[in-house]
Amino acid sequence: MKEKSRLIFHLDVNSAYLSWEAAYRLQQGEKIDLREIPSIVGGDEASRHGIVLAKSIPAKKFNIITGETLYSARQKCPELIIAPPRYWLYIQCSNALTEILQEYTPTIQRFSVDESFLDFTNMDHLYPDYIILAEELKERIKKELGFTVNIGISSNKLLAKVASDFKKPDRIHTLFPCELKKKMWPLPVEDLFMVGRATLPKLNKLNIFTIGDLATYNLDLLKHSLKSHGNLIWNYANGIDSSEVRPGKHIEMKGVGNSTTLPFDVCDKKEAHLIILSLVEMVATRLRNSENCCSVISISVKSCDFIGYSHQRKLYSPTDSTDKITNVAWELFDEKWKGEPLRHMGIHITGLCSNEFYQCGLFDDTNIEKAQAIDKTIDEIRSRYGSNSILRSSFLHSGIKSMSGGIGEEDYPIMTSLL
DNA sequence: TCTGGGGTCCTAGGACCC
DNA sequence: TCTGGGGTCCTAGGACCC
Repeated sequence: MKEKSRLIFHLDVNSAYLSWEAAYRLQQGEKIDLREIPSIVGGDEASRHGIVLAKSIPAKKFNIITGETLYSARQKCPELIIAPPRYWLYIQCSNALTEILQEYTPTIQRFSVDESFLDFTNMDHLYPDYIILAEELKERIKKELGFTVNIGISSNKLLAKVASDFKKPDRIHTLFPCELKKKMWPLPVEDLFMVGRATLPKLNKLNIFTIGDLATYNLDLLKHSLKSHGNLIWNYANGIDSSEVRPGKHIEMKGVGNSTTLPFDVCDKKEAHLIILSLVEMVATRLRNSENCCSVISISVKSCDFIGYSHQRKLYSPTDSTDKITNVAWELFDEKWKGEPLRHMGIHITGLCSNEFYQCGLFDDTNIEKAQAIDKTIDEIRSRYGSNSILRSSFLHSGIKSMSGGIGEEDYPIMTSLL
């Protein structure tokens, strides 16, 4: 049986955070469009979050790259305009975009806050010309929401994604298998999805410099040096990808984590425990919102000299209790920490499973039930009145936020998982 | 005034079991 | 009385993405 050819769009917001910031400022009456001058969205240096989160196209001309320090970005371009991030705005923009997309097809996969895959397979009766469809989408977004997007079109997700990364902004590109050799093979191999900074030097050592070099390389030799990752990127270089566009509700969550870079080095165990508690408050709330329990708890730290390590433990029975997770996290921390000053701390929970067995009271333990009732009540108060509406007394006068990670700075109802 | 935070997947080594 | 081997689970770390 012949495989039916699919029609996939990949839609990518151009310089998302910066575009959204620019559109918002124009709407607020500001005269300057950040997109037209060297500008970036960047974190707060005083609290040690000073990196570039997004850049304008003029800023890119100064070789400013996402992730570099603001200090270094300013050196490259002294007149650079730096805008602080407004995460609530970006989530609103992302949601507004998704609402428009949903009018066109139900098969949408939000790949990140600013990227989506859309499946238009077998919809030619509605949209006989996919270029006209893409034009309509692009123009509607520009007119109604005030920002531009790139749309990549192909018969699978990988090629659609590569296509959307071609010339920017405000463009539509196709990359069908028949166009591979002409449009994709001449590109540098690091432009391929899943070829990152560790893989690039390994490929270069094998004399692979373009995507075409990779596509035509001997697969067995490649697998020998790069294991299964070699297989993956070789397929990608040849345009092979059969993954489905999966709408959000069909994707199960694998883990939940929050971490934070602290405004000052932490050297005191009590303080460290309080930060762990504030992270667990966020992680555990998100866990309960997802109606899951976890069976693995992991802490991670990074010292002020940027050396980090992690420590994890599997539990005998899954839990969603803030108290229980906190106690295990404290134990894990105490087992590993040698007293070095810490700049970063994080909590991750994995081994998720449905909480339904706990909810129906299979385990008739009054302590567990009581703890669950408390967690549930606190969750409800916070979702109604904001995350700071109720907090543990240990945080009073501590100078440490009662919940950290996630959306963070502003005080507004907790956002459940983005996707 | 240095260097974020949210994820997923894979691998390697050791423990343990048969 | 001289070093099996297959399998699973657990942990730590690293790769990649946005």
